[in-house]
Amino acid sequence: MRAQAEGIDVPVDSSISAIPDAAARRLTQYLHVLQGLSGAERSRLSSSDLAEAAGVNSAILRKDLSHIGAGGVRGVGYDVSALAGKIAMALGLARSRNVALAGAGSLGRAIAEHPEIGHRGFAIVAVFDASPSRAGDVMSGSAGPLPVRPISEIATRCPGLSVEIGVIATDDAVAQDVCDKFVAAGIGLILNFTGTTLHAPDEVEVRPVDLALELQVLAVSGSRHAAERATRNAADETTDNNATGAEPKVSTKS
Amino acid sequence: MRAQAEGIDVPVDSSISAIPDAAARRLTQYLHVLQGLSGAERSRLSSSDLAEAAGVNSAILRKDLSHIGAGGVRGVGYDVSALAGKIAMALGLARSRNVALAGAGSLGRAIAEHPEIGHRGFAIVAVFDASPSRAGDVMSGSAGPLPVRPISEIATRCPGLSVEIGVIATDDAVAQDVCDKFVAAGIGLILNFTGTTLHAPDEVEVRPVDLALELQVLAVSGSRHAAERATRNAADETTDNNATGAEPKVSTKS
DNA sequence: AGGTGTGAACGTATTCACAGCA
DNA sequence: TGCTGTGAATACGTTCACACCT
Repeated sequence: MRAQAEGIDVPVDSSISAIPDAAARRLTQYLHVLQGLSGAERSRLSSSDLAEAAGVNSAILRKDLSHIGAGGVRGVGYDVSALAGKIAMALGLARSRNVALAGAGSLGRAIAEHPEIGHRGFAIVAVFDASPSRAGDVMSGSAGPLPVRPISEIATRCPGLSVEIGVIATDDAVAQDVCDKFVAAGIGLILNFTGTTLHAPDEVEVRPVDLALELQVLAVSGSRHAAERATRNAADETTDNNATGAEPKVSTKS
Repeated sequence: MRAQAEGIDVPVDSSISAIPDAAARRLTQYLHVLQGLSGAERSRLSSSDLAEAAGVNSAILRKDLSHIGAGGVRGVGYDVSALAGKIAMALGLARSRNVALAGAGSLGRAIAEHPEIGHRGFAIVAVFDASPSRAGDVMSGSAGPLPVRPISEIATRCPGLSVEIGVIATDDAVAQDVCDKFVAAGIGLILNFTGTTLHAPDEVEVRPVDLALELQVLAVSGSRHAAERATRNAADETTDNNATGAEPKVSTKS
């Protein structure tokens, strides 16, 4: 099963399909920033303002907004609430989506209690766990308390709950098993927080989010910076005692 | 790929920075897959095998491995343990890095208890939290029990612990404050799990990992697939529209 | 003026195809 | 023979610059 060997473009005429992936990622961020601003008095803002707030280049922001019908007014800018609505519409986030969560450990609990998830159009409607000791526990999700069920009940409960997204936050060992059960239950979108590389049919989209991997990537980026200044052993102290962040780049050595 | 703010950085003479960013991300994944395989009997494997396991194209895998001195044997493949060592070496993951964690809530606890983090060269050596009620709690990290300290102690404790990476898993409201304190303490690598866009000096690398955002991106990608079969959304495909108070659906939640 | 929208230039990442070696 | 390593070709994403609207 070749994961992404399908190079031929599939003609999907939906307006959503026009958004180039990377832009969609930023659009969700713009939306989040806009929602934070909608309470403020600013009812309009320019692309540069929004770009500043989101931490991106203003040019790419306008390009991103152009993919959706951004309705910006030339010489003025964008209306905050209207733009937020447009983005949410274009991204298909206008309606709420039901989510099933697998894994009632600390990670699963963190996801269920995550303050943003419930406010961005997602509702966790079921929690499953492989451990019998956890079955029967009640987790406090954003949409109310949720009983923890054994994962064997994924097949029976998910279809009735109109679950669209499955989140896997279990131990690595059972991740593939849970994935298979989600797929069997008709779930087409899976968010995988485990370190396991999941295998699923082509029509199922699996998105990995490995927390440890993010740490590693960060560490690698740091090594790159460290390598710039000195090719020596980078295993040393960082014990500078500059109270303020003056911290000049150490370019001496050698 | 600076986080935010363009800046006039004249970065790197690129004498060493051979690894092209995106490749580094995949290399960490290859490393993880290899570590999972090193227990198995397979002592060698080909690029296509590894590509299959990691879910990527074999061509790009070989390209990635070529960036480091991947010592593969033509006609045979790669030696599992040797390759894992090479990747870890090239990525600078050979040594352990000390991590400070801010946020002792459910998300912080999930990170501290994450099984992979302790096994991939990271040691959480300090935990901070803004809430006084949590100060004094003890969290079970991968490197032993850890007392939760108030965030005001970041400045005093981090330097003595050789902390290289700061992880922010607090509430959004205090994220920037914690970030500032980490920066002041000389930490140059920050992993941000909050939804806040953090601002930090250029020499500090801030990597955002927003869990809710990952869910949204997944939902958007899913809309693309779902557009083929038309679930029940009935999204209009007319790209036109006037922005005259068209009823913004996004509500500013509580 | 002030700021959006967008074609064109640019840089980066991925894929292809094949040379070279065990 | 088979698989690695890598230059060339291609696709993609970002930045630039400016036309165009208010």
